Amino acid sequence: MAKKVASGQRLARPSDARSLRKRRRPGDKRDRILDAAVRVFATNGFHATRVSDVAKAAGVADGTIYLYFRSKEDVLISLFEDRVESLLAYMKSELPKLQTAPERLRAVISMQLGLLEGEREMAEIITVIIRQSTQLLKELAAPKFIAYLDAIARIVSAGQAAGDFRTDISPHVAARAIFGALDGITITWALGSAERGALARAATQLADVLLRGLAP
Amino acid sequence: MAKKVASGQRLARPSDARSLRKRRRPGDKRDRILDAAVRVFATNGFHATRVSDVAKAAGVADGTIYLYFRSKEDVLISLFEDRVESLLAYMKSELPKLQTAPERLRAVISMQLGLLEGEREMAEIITVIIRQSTQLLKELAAPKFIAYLDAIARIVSAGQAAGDFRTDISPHVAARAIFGALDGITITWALGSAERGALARAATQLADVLLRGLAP
Amino acid sequence: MAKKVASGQRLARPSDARSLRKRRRPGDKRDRILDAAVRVFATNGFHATRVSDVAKAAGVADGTIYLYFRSKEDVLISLFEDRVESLLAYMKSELPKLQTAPERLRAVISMQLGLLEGEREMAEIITVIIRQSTQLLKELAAPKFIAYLDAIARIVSAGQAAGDFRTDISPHVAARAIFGALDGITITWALGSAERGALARAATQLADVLLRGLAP
Amino acid sequence: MAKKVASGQRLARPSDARSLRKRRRPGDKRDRILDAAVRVFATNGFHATRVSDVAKAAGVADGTIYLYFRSKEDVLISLFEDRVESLLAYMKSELPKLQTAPERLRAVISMQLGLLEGEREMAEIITVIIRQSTQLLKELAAPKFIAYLDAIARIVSAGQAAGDFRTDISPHVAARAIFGALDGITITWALGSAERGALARAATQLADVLLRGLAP
DNA sequence: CATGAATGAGACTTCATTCAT
DNA sequence: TATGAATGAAGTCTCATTCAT
Repeated sequence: MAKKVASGQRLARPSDARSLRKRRRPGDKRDRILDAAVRVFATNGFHATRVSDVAKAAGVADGTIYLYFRSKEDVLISLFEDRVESLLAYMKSELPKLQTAPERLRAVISMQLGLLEGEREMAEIITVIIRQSTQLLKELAAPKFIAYLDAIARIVSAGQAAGDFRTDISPHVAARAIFGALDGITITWALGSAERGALARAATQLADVLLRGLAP
Repeated sequence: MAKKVASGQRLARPSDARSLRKRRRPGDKRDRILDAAVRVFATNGFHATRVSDVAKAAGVADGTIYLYFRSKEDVLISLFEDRVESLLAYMKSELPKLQTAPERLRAVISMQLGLLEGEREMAEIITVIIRQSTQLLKELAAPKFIAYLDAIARIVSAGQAAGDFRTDISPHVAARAIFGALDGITITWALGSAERGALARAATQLADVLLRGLAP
Repeated sequence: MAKKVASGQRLARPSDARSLRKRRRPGDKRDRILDAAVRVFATNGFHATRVSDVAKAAGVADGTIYLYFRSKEDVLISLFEDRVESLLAYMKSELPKLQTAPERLRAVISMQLGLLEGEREMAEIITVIIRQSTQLLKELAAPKFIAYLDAIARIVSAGQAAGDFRTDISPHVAARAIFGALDGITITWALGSAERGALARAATQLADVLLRGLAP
Repeated sequence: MAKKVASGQRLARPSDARSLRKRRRPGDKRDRILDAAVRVFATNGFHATRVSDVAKAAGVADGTIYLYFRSKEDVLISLFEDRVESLLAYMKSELPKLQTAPERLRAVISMQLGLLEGEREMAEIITVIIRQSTQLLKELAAPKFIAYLDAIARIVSAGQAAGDFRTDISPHVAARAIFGALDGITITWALGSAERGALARAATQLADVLLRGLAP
């Protein structure tokens, strides 16, 4: 038996050094698996997806997945961490270039919807994950999510200090409402009813409503 | 998963015919099961919940559940239909009593958050369900959800016609944003970070922002 | 997922109260499984035996095994505990009826070989188990085994005190040698080369050698 | 289990042809692998040991093992054959130097226990292997084992012919009892309860008992 | 109607073995 | 020869569903 679970640290990637060389795709096999996972998880949902579905979509054998991830759930977690991480990184590098809080808020709105428009599947996954209830997921996903909300809350807070936003609104409530509004727009879109480009228009309208609503 | 009987129509509800009889609750077994299901689904998530968990929580035998529902998924669907149905019914009967669109919108906001505050568990389920992705669920849940959004959109639309709301915003976008904002506030609360009563304050603030944002 | 392992205590047996009633065998289903397990484990070895083999041999479905045992290993452990327990019980009730240590030693020899002759398969399992190396098994099996050896050692010790056995031999060494000698005879027999009745003759010869060897 | 190639003959040993070359040990890779295998098999048991564990312990790549052995089981078999072979060879060369059967029997006893004391791990493996039950192993291991027992039986038989041993005991039964007694002492020791040097004392005592028991 | 023991399909995961480098 | 990433067969175990009582 000896289920020697090498628990603790993330799995090492076999041969980090020989990167892109062979067939099919430029990316590493780990990335191929993650890319495939986004697709199938989004299409069928996490629970309805079998590991073998991910493997097939990635063009690898079932067992290969376990060379890069500890479990099916670990694939989902990695997905979440990778993507939200990059969203946060993007915010950290781009937002400071803008001067005022309203400008930044508009940017966040476009960004979140833009991310989703580009990766509708990832969008579904991100918003679903934080509602999935295994304790493990909650523990891992929640902090990232909170970090994202806090980043928005800080923009609101800064705007209030600069006199750009009314001060009778809690920055945290505002942040959640903003995130939720974006998410609400996304989800209906993800459910299938919206045509291409609709998100961009929605983003503008939403920004208009929120900024006017937040004006002092 | 085992033995998915591809049967067809909804089951008749044995409870319809001989209402309240036993002890415990006014409703009959079917209701006991649904009540139990809300609790355990919300606590553990749909997939992590076993039929036997629901049975135990409802105080019935595993097999009994199959006298009232065709499958575990059917329990979830019934739950969703019953509750959203009653929410829609409530909207249909109460909103007309209010005169203006802004008033009605405030009412919807309080109602949605109020529903959630009263039934946090049901709240989690409703928002999670529409993101659970078996095709069956999507097909069944989406229409109800859309109906709810449409009800909100009609309020916005009426408000625009009455000159209470700006007209450069799509009622549908507005509806989705409103729903999402509410949901966004709810979910953080559901994730555990907010104290009791916070939802009420958040509702007021949110209504302020949205109404001012939507003002002509 | 929710692998709710009800760890800790032994599993309850479904409906202890309705014992023997229906088809196939008098014994309980748990016993049917244990009986089948002895056979297939002995024939194929523990690791080479699939749970489904045990199930098939017991005439139950695979899943049924998990209603009575926590795992495949738990079946083996239960087997071991049940049988050695009964051997120890037998010793405790029968040996006191004999007067002298030599008589008792002869009885033990006949008993151990008799048990094996009657249950060749169980014999293989008992002797194999204490050499299998999962920590769990060692921890569970060793104490029972030691208890058995100690029972033999006490006979030797008593014999020395009564002047029936030489005193320059450690009772514990003697016990182990006696057990081993019996086991050695058994194993060759189990390997297939001995005809029926050979064990009885071997028992007599062995007793002769050992008793003379141990004489003062 | 995967991919059991039903191939036929033993592999040639690459090491035969170009003996010691690299660092670490006098023997070549094949021997390094066998040495490593003794250690890990004894520590974790055969089934709980992964080929990669053996590889890691031997300091070679997983695939390398298959250059020297046809399968994991073949490693075990080779181990067994090598070691028992050398034990038999030792008996064949050393025993004839002794004059009487009793002397030889004492030598065998010391030898078997001595072998074990020197290589406790190998001891565990030898005694466990003959009880592991894949048919293949039984077929391969049993003959060697029988050969060893026969060698002991011949000593007894010769002793009977020379008038050193009583003749009412079957030499084969005696051989098995002797082997088993030794094994019984070893196993308790292997289970961890005895201190160093205990085996030597046990050997003397055992020899005393057996020789007196076998005396005419 | 109710029960709950039994069923068995199917999921996740492991790991012996292969083979391109 | 040596490597070790990749493979995929197969096993253990879970749990939705059934059905005899």
